[in-house]
Amino acid sequence: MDELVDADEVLNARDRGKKRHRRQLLDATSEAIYLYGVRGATIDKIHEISGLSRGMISLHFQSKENLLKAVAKDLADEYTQNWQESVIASHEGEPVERLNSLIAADLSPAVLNERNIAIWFSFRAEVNSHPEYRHYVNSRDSEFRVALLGIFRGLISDDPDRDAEAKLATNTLTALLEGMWTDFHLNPKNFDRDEAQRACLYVARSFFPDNFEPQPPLDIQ
Amino acid sequence: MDELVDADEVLNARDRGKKRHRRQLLDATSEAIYLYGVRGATIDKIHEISGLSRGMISLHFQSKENLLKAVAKDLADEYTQNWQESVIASHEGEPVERLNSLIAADLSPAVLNERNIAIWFSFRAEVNSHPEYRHYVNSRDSEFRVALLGIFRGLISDDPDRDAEAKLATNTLTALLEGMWTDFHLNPKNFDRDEAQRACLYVARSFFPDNFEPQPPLDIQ
DNA sequence: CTAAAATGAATGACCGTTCATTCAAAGTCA
DNA sequence: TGACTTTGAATGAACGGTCATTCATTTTAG
Repeated sequence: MDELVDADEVLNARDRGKKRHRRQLLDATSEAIYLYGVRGATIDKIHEISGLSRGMISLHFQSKENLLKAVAKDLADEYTQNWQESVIASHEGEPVERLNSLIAADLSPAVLNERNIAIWFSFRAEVNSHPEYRHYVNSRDSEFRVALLGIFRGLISDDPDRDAEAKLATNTLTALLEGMWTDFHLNPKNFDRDEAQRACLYVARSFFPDNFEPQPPLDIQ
Repeated sequence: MDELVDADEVLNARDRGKKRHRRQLLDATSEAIYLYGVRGATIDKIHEISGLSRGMISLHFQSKENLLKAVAKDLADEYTQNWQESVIASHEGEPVERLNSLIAADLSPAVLNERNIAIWFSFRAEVNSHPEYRHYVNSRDSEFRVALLGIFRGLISDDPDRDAEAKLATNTLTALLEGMWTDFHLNPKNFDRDEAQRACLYVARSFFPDNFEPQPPLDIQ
């Protein structure tokens, strides 16, 4: 995750403290963005939430802009790690099982929670004025898409004549998942993870009706 | 649209000027948010873009926060007007035609353009810290959803036993459209409106395969 | 003892808001 | 209609507060 310091055990007390403070700053900044918006996430607020001195931000990140960029990277890394773990866990399974697992990862509270989503939206809001954020928050750039496409190609047994279908299904499902995130962000109390999961799987199935096991009827409560 | 002044012709020169300046401030603020983010959309920048004096913001909106709120309302009103016009234009048609028209409205450049979407995202980013924005940017609160549900209920001939299906389809299609907006925001250059429209219609169809005309094969370029 | 980490008061830039002043249009009356 | 008064829109310099950053000093681990 962190290129500079990989393993805690090789670090002395001083470096462990430094690493811990770095993390505290990242977490406090996330919290400040969640609570007060990017506009309200001032050095003073971060200092207040973290309990660390005001000067420590410059010490660790040189500037506040650098800190914000590090928060974006941290968020993106956390997201990637989450879905990749699900890919590893299900990599022996059938495409349908892997698909189910990947969608579940994307809707999991580990990544889809109020604080994280507020921060995604904060950075996404500024991709035009701060191009350096774009790469971290762009689902098209994400390897997630590639993983999804791989599953769909598996569903059609890599038939090159149907590759366009796999790509369209990938685009559609990515968009649907993005929309679920938006719905969660705006209506966290009403959001139903299970319904979202079922809807995504249902849509994925509808693209490849012959390649799934016989389609069960829409399971509605 | 504006509760205070309805028709230009009843206004004198002074009030027309006032109305024009109000609009200039809203537009300049949108532009500033698009170019510099909410953080960078300062009074100075708005003054610079609009060519109007710094003091005019307080004069028209009392405070900058009020101005931002007015921009959010303006955006929401513009959005609502756009899809409602499409509903009026197609209200005599079959459900499928109305659905097609409603989706097209949601993907139309009139609302789905880089500046507008950047502003949607900016306000959505702050719904936790600025609850007053939520109502304007929440698709669940929107009458759009109600219109969509009405169309789906038409597709199932208002069969009460299938109402849950209509609701699920409404939620799914709303999410899909939200996701299309996100994709457009992050990748405006690669975004394909026609593909998005086809994907949405395809998903809608897949919920009610028997209620559409015989399903054509996925039309892929 | 040395060197790096941590501190936080000081600094200057920039923020939104205020308000005394200017200016032009609307209203009034002969 | 033309001269004068009233009204309120518009201005922008000035103000106090807040921002991110700096750096001389203190603390602490090696």
